[in-house]
Amino acid sequence: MRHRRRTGNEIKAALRDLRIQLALLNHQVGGELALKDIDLDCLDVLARSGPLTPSALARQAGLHPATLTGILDRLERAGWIARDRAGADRRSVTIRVLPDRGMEVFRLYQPMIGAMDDLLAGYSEAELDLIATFLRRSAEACERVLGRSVQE
Amino acid sequence: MRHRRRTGNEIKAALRDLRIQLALLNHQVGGELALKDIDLDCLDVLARSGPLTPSALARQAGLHPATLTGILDRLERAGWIARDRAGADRRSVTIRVLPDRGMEVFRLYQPMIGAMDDLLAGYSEAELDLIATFLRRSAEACERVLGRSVQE
DNA sequence: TTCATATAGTATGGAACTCATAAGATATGG
DNA sequence: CCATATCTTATGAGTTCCATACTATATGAA
Repeated sequence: MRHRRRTGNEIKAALRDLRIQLALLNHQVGGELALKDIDLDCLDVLARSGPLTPSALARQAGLHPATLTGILDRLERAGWIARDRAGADRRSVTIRVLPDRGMEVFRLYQPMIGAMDDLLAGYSEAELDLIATFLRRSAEACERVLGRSVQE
Repeated sequence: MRHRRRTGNEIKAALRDLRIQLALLNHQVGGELALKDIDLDCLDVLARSGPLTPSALARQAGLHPATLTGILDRLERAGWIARDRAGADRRSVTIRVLPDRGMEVFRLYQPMIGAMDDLLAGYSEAELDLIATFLRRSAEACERVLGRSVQE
């Protein structure tokens, strides 16, 4: 059981380390695009969770609504997103990522994607499934923890 | 082979997601400690990579040296770190995390640590080893990618 | 309907932050 | 001994974040 515990702690330490490394990668990519870290984060969320309203994005990113206005202003000015006012509720705005520049980001992440592909090539399909499931569950666990303590 | 590729992409997507969730967790913990995200990051690096000079920390965190002065001022004022001027080179300063408050941080991360323990309890020792190795390798891959493109 | 209240997004102003530059202090090499 | 390099920090300009207030729209009750 001692080995179990030790490996568990190693996993948590590795996660902390990985988080920092990925944050640095983002910082660097953001630098090349002249984007703040937070701006790139928002863009990432928007790219994956589809079009969102500013309020929804603010909740997901843990930001003040007024802060988001500034972020969206920057992203809009630089041509990354568009504000659509076409919904039923005319107060609301939906933020949409413009498709053109998606490739630009992809290109900058390419070295890391390639490195991951090399790494993954050494695993069997069963092992890949195990890893994918673990990562998904970890993210969900984190989300649950966040959700729980936000409600207090 | 199609399944391989798909699982690989799921792993990368899950990593992106996990990064954001962990960043949010950090943001929240930092909020309770009245610390900026970046300050907590620096504290994390210091806690793990031992005492460092400001220059070394700036390199590891991808920050401007002058920016670090401000960060260290905040951390010192709030009693998180100490600046030691005892080294052989009297220009240099080594930053040391004060031990007292380590527990305070640990307590705030406890919900997430507990959630991870629950998650890990469902895996065999062999599986845990596999996961730990994968995470370590991923962090190393990221580090390599960063190191490479910094040199350009 | 009409009015009160709630919600979505944004403008404004103050405080704080980041960063480039420069300065001060110390080390190193010729 | 002097020139140069390195480590850290002070300074100032420009920017950002956020609390508050405001406009516009929606919702619900009388």
